[in-house]
Amino acid sequence: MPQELPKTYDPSAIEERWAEYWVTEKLFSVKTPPLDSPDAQQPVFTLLLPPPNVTGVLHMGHMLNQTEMDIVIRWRRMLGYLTLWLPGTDHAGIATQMMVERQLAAEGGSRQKLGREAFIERVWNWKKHYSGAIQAQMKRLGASVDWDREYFTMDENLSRAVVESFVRLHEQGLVYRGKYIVNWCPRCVTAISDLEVVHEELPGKLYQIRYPVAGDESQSIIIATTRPETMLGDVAVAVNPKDQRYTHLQGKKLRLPLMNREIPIIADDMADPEFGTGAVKVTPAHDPNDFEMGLRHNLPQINIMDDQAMINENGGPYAGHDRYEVRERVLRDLQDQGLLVGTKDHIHAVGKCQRCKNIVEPRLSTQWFIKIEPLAKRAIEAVEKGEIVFVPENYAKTYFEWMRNIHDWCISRQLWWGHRIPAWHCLDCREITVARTAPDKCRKCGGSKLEQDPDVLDTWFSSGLLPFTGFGWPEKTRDLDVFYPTSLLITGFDILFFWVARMIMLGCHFMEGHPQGSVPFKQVYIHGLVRDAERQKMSKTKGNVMDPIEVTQRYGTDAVRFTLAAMASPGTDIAFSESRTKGYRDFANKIWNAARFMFMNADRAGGTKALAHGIQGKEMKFLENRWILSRFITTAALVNENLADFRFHEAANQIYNFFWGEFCDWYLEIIKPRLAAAGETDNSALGFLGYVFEGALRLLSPFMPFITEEIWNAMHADVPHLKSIALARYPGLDRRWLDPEAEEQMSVLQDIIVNIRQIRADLKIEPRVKLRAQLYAGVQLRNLVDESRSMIERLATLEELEFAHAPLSHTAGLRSTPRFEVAVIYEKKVDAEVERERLTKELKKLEGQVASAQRQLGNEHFLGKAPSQVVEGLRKQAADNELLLQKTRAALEKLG
RNA sequence: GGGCGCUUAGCUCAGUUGGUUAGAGCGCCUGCCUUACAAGCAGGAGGUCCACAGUUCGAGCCUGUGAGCGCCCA
Repeated sequence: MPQELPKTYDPSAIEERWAEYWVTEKLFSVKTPPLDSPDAQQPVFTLLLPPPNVTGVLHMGHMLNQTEMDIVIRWRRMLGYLTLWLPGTDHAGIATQMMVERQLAAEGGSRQKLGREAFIERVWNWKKHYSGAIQAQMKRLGASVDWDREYFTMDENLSRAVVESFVRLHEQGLVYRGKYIVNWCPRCVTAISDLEVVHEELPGKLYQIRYPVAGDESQSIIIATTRPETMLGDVAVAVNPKDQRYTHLQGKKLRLPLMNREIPIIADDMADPEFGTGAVKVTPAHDPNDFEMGLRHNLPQINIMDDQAMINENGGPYAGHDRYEVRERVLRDLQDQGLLVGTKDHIHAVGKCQRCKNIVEPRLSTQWFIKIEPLAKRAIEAVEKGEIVFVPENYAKTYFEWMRNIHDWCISRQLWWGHRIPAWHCLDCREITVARTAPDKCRKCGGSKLEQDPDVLDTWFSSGLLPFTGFGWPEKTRDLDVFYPTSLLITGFDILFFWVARMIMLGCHFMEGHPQGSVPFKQVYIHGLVRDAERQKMSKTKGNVMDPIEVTQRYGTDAVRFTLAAMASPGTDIAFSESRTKGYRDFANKIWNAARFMFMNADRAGGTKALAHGIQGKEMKFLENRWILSRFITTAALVNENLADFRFHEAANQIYNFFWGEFCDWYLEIIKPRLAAAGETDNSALGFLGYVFEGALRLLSPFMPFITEEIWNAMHADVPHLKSIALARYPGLDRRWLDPEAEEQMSVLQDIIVNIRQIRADLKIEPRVKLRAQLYAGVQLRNLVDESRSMIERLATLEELEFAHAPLSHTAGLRSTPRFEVAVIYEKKVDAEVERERLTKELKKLEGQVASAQRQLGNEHFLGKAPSQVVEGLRKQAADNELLLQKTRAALEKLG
């Protein structure tokens, strides 16, 4: 069957077709091998997709993440591993709820008006829409995941596992409930964890307020605060016990302005004599440090705000107003009473809600926590002992730093969308029963009026369990035996603590005793951020976000994937530039046209079957064949090494240089005459070409799965073949084909050709004009040139290449190298000035090099200490350069 | 305040353990519509590797100091 590929590569025409084919053929679905099956012996490679949030569609960061994972998993699959890439999406409690609330607000509604059940229904609809969109995008990107195993974090089985793990942690005393200061977002009306607060340095004010001594208003203490409104909840003023300024006041009471309440002066080390006046107000219900101090001194906790940061009845006259409005009023009132002593500009860190950017309020409230220390201890050990390896390894430091300074994790959220906490409150005796299923009576008083805790769990709690719940935990499944621990996690550093650290803690805890180890993954590869071409972070507000699907439609998925891979150097962010993508689209086009060229020749010489004939012995007598095979195998070996180290950019560049710079630029050009001469009776050249081309396609396939699939299938149209190139074997180091001698010989021939081309360009000789050239070289090289004469003549556009028997002495059009001299015979007058300039420049360079080499070679220490290999290399180079130097000088003299 | 990282060609970036003449893509210049490819071919220009000091026979790479930029944590 003739293969007629369109002249220009059009990715849209092929990509959608293959994307669909891979899914419908279930090429990447994995059946868990039963215990005694032969497949159970296969090495296993498992990846867990960091589940995208169902808050929206995928962005470039997701595409980078998935491209890297897909390259790795396709590579492993082709290496013969039993590979499983588990896909899924995350319900992203707070974020998704916020999106739907916004939607409701736009319609003039609210979740309160809708009620809990109807609201959740509404979020499910949102989820269906976006998880579908994400799925469609992933398919379009060619992610070779197992769609049959796709999960959603709120699926029934996963939800059951979440309940199970919560109950177990509770039983083990690792989950507790209590009243503490938490970070509270008044917009989301929920507690959030330390990690969900982003600190921002903002210019603010430091207010100095006078608190008079009760009963003796001639004396007072001045305190400083950035949040004056919280004074409504003050219960004390603290000074450092060693602070002499206040010794005489210790034990006395102050009159709290505005509230006219008496509060004690307490001595506590927390008060820093260096900061402000050395006296600090104490507000236990609204500040974590004050909370601790309050406990130490047995102080009351006065909560002055409601859940939306409005001042409550404890704020006296200020009740019913917003915190910032009250701040202004408090300041005004203090001013009126002459108690506002000073106002200073002050830069301070303000905590904002990661999701909605509202200013977070530290607030006293009752929440569920995980006692984190025992989990963290084991998680630290797992990395210390090398059970888990970070790449780049530096991230281990960051990980340790965080893990060693960890605080208990607040896991309850006052949200509606998420896994509801499996705890039931008795309305009679207030006892709380934590259970796997709803109890029918209170375990303490036996009462039957029970209500489930209204709160849901932090989203990261459920996603932290995925490495094992994704395989059926808490059941003892065959999947867990085979696929746990996962082999590798590829993710961004932004969720190192949120997700990676928590998976490690929870995995080590719940999977303790697992035969293959308890850790959830053995390696973590952390990639950078995708920024725009100007290195700016992509953000909606800046308007520089790039839609992966849109770029993909313009340049093709393969080109975008290759761009990401080629720029993905470990530890560096990617400045995504479209010009690069355009360049890799051109690369795809190059491959496309090389394929067209191959098919064109095949059609003429008996069809594509010839391409599958493999290597026939007589082909190995051609230097270019031995050379290209050796280059191919060397490239393949390097690509494998680089992929093992996550050096995607190196791997991609290796392939690019081989395919374009060696295979297309040289190999195809060299074999053109033999291909033209090929016919049905002798198509061994085609067979060889097909062999190399097919191997190169396999090498490239993980990076550019679409175009390689298209061409590979076209090549095999007339022979039995696998369902996909993705199931073929990945090329590796095959030492049989390594041929250093052929590489060396080809490199001299290339050098001769390039030198002649340079002369032609220097002399501005018409490209089409065939010249005569002379070569002066040793006998070995002459023999080599004799065998490859026609190739040189064709690629350098020569009429004839003849040997000279003495060194060449042309005034122009001469090039010298350590191995040969070459010159063209050219009648036209040459521009002596230009030639002199070139030679002078050359001379200067050589003089510098010779001088530096002589300096080194004259140094006894160098000769004594440097490895002989280096010394010898330098000697040879020095000798070569000296010879060239003489020649260049001579040539210059001749020019006059 | 604590920790981490970056600075290499006009731009965006590679450069794994110190070793002979520091690379790529894009951009730029010159010439070519050479029957696979103008999304192409051939040739070319362009770098005191942030600064200074040190270690070493030898430093883009190691050490120290400084400058500029960025990130994370509190």
